[in-house]
Amino acid sequence: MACDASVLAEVKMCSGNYVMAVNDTMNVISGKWKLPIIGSLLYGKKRFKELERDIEKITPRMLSKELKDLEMNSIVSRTVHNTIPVTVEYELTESGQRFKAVLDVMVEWGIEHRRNVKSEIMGVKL
Amino acid sequence: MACDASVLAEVKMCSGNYVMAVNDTMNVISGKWKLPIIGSLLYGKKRFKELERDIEKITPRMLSKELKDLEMNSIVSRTVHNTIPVTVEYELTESGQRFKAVLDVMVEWGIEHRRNVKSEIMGVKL
DNA sequence: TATACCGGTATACTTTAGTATAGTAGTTAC
DNA sequence: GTAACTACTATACTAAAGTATACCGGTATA
Repeated sequence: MACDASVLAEVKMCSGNYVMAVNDTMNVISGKWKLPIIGSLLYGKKRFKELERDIEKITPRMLSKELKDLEMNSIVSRTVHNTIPVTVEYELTESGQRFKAVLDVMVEWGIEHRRNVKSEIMGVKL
Repeated sequence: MACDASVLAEVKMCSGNYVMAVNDTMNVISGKWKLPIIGSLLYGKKRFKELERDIEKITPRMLSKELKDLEMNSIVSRTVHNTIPVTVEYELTESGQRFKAVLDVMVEWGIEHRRNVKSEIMGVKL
């Protein structure tokens, strides 16, 4: 029987890999600013200052730090163009773009969940 | 045009809801222990001490705190049975169980990502 | 020469998250 | 009566995450 993470009964057998994969994913979204950065880059490549302007209230220190994390984890690529002055472009890698699938499911669940909780509070059976 | 979170072009229109839904989901998994707890409860209802034993190194303080958070967010339900002594059972709500879909996509992405990064490091084109 | 843009870094601080350790009230078994 | 189980809570602490503020070297513009 192959290790298929989508089958609950098999999780026990493959729990090491399952947990490892979830942790990998969690690392990508850990911290206050990673999702805003990824979200911003979903619209296309951006320069440092563009990101700084796009993402409200982020400080250059945090932007720099989070971009480094994302680059290390191969979510974002950094390209230096030797224009004068130098320009630096940040872009989602293929993995980074595929991450949108995770976001989509999170959104789906979030919307459903909110619907459920609301109807529960209002005592309504949908 | 309806607000469909899965279509990137529409995100701008509906970005408020999109962001809100992602935040809802993030709240569920924020913190070191929420996923271990949810993971443990995927196998069925558990009592406090069972969870404490299942989840390595968690302290009762954190377990209690995280369970309260999860209960407040309608991910987990708490039932007191008036046996002697009282037993308390924690169980995933419907929303909590549906959350497995999010975990599955996270696992899928995590595995794919790891494959990509590894082949990149080894200079292999799959 | 002064001002502003670029892509950041340095230092010091606050705030939040998590840990360690002990203790609670009630019940049961020896 | 004493030890052990249940489901927790309280207090005090440490560690991690994030913020505020200022600054860097380089270039271009007025």
